[in-house]
Amino acid sequence: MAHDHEPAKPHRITISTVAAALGVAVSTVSNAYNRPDQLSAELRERVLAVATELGYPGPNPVARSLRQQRAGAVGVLFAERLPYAFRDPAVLMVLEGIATTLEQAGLGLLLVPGRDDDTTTVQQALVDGFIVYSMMETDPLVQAALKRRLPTVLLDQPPRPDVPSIIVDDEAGARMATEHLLSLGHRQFAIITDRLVETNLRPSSAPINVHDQSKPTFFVTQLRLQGYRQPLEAAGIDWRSVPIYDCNDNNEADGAAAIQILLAHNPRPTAILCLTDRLALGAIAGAQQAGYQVPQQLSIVGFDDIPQASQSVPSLTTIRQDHRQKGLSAGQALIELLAGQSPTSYQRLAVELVVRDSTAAI
Amino acid sequence: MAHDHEPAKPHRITISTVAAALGVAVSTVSNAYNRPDQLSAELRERVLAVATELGYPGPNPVARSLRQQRAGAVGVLFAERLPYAFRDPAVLMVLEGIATTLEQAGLGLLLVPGRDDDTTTVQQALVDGFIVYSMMETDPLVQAALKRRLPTVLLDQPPRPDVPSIIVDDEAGARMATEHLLSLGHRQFAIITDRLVETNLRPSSAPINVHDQSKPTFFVTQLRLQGYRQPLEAAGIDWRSVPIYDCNDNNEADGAAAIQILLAHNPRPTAILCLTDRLALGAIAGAQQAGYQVPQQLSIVGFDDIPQASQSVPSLTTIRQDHRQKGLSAGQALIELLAGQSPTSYQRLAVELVVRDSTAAI
DNA sequence: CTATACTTCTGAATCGTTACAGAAAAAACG
DNA sequence: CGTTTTTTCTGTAACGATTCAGAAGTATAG
Repeated sequence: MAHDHEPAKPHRITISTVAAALGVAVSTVSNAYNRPDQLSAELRERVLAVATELGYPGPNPVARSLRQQRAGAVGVLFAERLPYAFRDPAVLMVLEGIATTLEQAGLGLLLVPGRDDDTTTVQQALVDGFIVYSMMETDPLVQAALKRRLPTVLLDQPPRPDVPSIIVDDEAGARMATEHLLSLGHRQFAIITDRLVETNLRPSSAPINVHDQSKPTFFVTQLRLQGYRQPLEAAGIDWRSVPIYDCNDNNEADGAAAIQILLAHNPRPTAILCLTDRLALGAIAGAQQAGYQVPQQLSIVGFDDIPQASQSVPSLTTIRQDHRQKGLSAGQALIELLAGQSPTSYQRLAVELVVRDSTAAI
Repeated sequence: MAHDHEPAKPHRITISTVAAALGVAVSTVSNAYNRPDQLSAELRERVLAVATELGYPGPNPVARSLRQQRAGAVGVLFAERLPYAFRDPAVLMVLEGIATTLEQAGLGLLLVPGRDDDTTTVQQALVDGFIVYSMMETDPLVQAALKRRLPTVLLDQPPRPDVPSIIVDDEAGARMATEHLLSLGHRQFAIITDRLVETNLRPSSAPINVHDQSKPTFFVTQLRLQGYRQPLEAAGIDWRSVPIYDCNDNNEADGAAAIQILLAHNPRPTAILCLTDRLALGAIAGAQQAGYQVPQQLSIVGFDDIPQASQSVPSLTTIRQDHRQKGLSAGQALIELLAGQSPTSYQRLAVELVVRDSTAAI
């Protein structure tokens, strides 16, 4: 045997290769791996020995999954190109929460790539369920995921019947931010958002009026804008007069660029509501660069309370939400769903105003 | 019993349910989904219509995977508990690089959870290949992954024959850091590392001498320590006299704690070599807190050049490596492997000394 | 009108397991 | 020593698709 010429059998080694080599039934080999109590220890060892000798890589997980009707992984759908997920601090905290619960349940976390024209990746993802996180409701990937009819949890998405949703009280948060600024005496507001209008539809880089568009946008964006609007109008400020600058992307550089334009606006705003902390941190930097004092001349409020918010100079007044908890709740809900239980179909997480040094009385 | 009406059979809807409903062959239904050119447009539409009417979720991906012998996803194995991966800036850049290449190839990224005693998650992961990143070589998860005999790429791991490896020239980087400090005239060195000794084996929290252990540790840890040692010995400094503080974890708090102990050491070190930027940033903060001036009284060098390194005060002198490129290369190599090509079996990425403000002449 | 070439559709084999009912062998029992 | 129980092992039917050779039917050509 040792001197045999390698016939280089390109044939695949499966459970039945091993069974044949030993002259036992395939079910015996299967049992050797999965039910040690179903065969004698002696035979089991022989099976395992022959298996390694033949280079058998162990039971094929795909075949096992087919038979057992479970994939052992959960798919996460996310609005952005995959790599972006690893760059945004808020997103990362959410993913961390999701990962924590999944790990405890022994489930893998599959990040599904999304070229939005092509839904095959979603259709073919080997998962037991989905967490759909902050996608445009109209995104074909969302439709594709729902069509799979797998246990699914929506996170930062417009709720749908029959699908558990976890959302944050973004609207209340935005109200709190606005009321805070109003209470400081501000009357001239401006807003920095991102991707209010899809990039390819965007008319120009100038601030746009929110009324000019009712295109699809992100759910949380809608909620936050609505939360800004209400107290402003209650304070007698014309919503249509509030300039809104729509960035291409959620990052500091875009926030810095936005503030330049808004500071040139007449009347010059004294209070800036930013839809995210990253935009707000960029706005602070941009304003300072342009020679403005924050908060003496300009108050800026963010949203999310990412770790960097407390590090900046001045530190950022913002709305705190528990990102990690958001992920934990989503993961938990999905795990319950997978276990055949029915989790609360709608969870709303609270937010909190964190007053720091980027806001001051006018 | 009398009025026991049959509730609609909760029977699963498969391709053959649809075929039966239409009175066509299953292969026809399959073709309707996968080979539109193989049947008339009219029939195809009828198939699809009936399918949605029956609530058919589309071809089962697991069955398809079994037949087609591909999972459409790549597994990433990482040393830490899953959630940690989302917290470490350096790791995130690597993951971003990996995700970028995988997305382009339309592959999913499966984060495999690792309870180290239990390898079933690795054995059962539905993937076409693995990227093994910065794991202890002795970790059973690594063994389990290799046993799968899938295309695999090693990243920051000791190279193995027949498995493409991508590593960073950590040793050279550590040498550069050390030589930089030596050239500034430093003679009293100390080192801050983490997890040199497994947590449960750790004797105490006091600095330990590296000679006292030859336990398994991380590959890059070994390389970096070796890189520190060589120039020190060349400069006539007794390696055994260099205190090494071994933290429980790679984070700022542990770095800050470590520096307190080291500053109490006699003779007091003037130059601190940190195995990571996070430890170094913690060390700077800790030293300042204890009333020491960095770099006037104490020079500190990090490793990795994470984004935060340039933001700290003083900014951190460190060794830069291209984390994103590391991920890109690993992803690329794996994709080539999956395509049946054979990528270069060994890639070593260069590093670079970045001198900032945390180091000065003694 | 026959021969040839397309279209359109079908049937059976295959992917690699696990689950389950039951056969064979061994052990325990009265 | 026959009978029952327990331990081991086996054979086969799912699991849900895709693939591919070829059957029927239809159009094109000669």
